[in-house]
Amino acid sequence: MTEIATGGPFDLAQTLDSGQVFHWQSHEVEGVAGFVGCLGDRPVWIGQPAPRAIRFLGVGADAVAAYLGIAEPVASLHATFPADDAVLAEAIAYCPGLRLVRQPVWECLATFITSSLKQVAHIRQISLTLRRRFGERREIAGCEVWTYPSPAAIAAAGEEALRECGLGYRAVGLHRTAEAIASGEADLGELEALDDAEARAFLLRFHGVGEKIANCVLLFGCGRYGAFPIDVWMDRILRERYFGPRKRRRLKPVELQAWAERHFGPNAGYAQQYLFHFARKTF
DNA sequence: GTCCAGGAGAGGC
DNA sequence: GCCTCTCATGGA
Repeated sequence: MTEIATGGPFDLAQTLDSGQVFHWQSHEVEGVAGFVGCLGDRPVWIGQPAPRAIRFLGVGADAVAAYLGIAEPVASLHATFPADDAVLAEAIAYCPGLRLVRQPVWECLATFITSSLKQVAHIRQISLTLRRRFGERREIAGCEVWTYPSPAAIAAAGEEALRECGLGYRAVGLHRTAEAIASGEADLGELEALDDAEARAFLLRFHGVGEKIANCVLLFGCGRYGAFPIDVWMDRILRERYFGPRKRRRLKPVELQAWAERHFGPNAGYAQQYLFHFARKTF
């Protein structure tokens, strides 16, 4: 059992349940509320015994801090947000301890391919089913957890088996993407060397990956804070809170995307997460 | 039973 | 290029 200080507002429960990541399961250890899951292939328990402290089992402090973005200079990120934005200020005040999680790229890409037109609760269910059927079993704090299946495991499973996991039409995209990566035709390791636009184009080549999912992977898997995914919730809060009734109806999706990236600036994606969580919990 | 969900791709124009 | 339709599934 190790404990580290967060150095700023941090809310573990909000962070792990804000639609970025879909496999953490609530589990108390020694009276401390927390979650079990995997960091890559390592089983982990993470708990929050106090507002500014994180306690964990199964992995090193560096890995936990990197995953949870604990060392992130949140104040300087906020300093890049538009100063006169009352909506964003309201969203941040609603969940000041929310952070962006830095996920393994493949896991993030695969999970968001399965997220298309699905509610968060069902994405969680799909993730768990895929892990239990095709991932590797681990144990931590008396709980069973499963790693996210590798590209090779998903490719070998076949499209039909994926459909049986409740994926529906999403099975095609997940299977084809897994095959492309498992075969070496595509290498996610190349992402790091690319600039944002090139990285987005790289991700868009995969079947089942459009603008929104590519932006989710850039933001949650690659730490590209300028990426701004717009789903139905973001579309709703942006149109309703930032535009009048006439403009709101006329604005095309590409125009809204461009406006958001410009308005929220270089860390637009971080602002996006506060707004998304706020919209989903209060609308 | 109806509506909706962290959308994307194909086809028609 | 833009607009529309379709694609499965389960929770609310």
